[in-house]
Amino acid sequence: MLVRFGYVAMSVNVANASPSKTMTATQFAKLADREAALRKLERIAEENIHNTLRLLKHNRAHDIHVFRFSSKLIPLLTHPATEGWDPFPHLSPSFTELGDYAIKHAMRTSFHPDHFTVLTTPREEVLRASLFDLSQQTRMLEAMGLDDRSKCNIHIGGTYGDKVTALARFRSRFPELPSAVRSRLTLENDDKTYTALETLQFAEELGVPMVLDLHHHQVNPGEGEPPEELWPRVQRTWEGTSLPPKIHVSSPRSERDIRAHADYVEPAPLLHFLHSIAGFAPQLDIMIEAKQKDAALFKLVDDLAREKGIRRIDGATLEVVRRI
DNA sequence: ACCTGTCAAGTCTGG
DNA sequence: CCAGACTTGACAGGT
Repeated sequence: MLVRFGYVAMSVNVANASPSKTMTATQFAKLADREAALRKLERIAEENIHNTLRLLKHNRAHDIHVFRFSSKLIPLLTHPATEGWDPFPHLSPSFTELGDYAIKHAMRTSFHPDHFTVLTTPREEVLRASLFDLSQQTRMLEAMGLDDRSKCNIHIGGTYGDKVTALARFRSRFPELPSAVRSRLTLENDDKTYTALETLQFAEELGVPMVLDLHHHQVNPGEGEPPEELWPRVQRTWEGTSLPPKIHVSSPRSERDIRAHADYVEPAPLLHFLHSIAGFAPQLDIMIEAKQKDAALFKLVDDLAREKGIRRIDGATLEVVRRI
């Protein structure tokens, strides 16, 4: 089984390369000249996109083929204060350059909208904002020229005291989504509300791929089945996408603070999981969610490469040798 | 140069 | 009905 590793949005190794620079809404409102303020937002966005390209070049130099874009590439993009603003014409060349690079080097990229994107919400205005958020993230991927193998990964959302009704709302909204949004959606189990099994069942029902988060499953295990037991079904949700299945890994920051992400990733639980599923999956992509970002990636790959049954292919790719 | 409180957004809990 | 926690990188305003 070939395993590729990726990380989220920013690097601790590349200096001054934030892809999430912003302007607060308060500052935006203070500027008397709205047009000038919007031009300033566009300049910040351009810088964020440029820094993201620098990160992709860093990734290429280190064999990293999996990457999640910052969801804050364009500051205040979906804020009410900027209503009517369309930054895309201005940003089009930058987005194209970024997307071209990702395509040329066969990088798997994605977005992960913030937890304010909730398709289970009973509130009309929250739903509207969520749909707008998804459409804008989709639009960014389109501006980069990336096809629907670049996904927008979200959680199912809240329960509002009634999971069945909440899921019913999501279910009824799903067919109404623009197909460009729908075809990029993936669902991830969360750390409090929807367990891996519940997310899997719902993903199967909707026919969308599921991203299995091992850390979330550890802190929100539901019936408590080991992740490898769910794996054959999770993997099946990726059939027909021409993408390897993707999982998220991270480790608890501490015993007291079990949900928060630690600086680095403990190799042992992941190693166990990888050996358990190596017979099922020819390929797997792993998104590392750790405070130390790409430094955590390099450390984890190094740690795993020392283990029995693991062979290093390059700086960010391992082969898990199937044990017979 | 460095420090600290604050920041657009939602949901849940508890008062 | 409202306040606070959750979580997070970066701003804003200060020294």
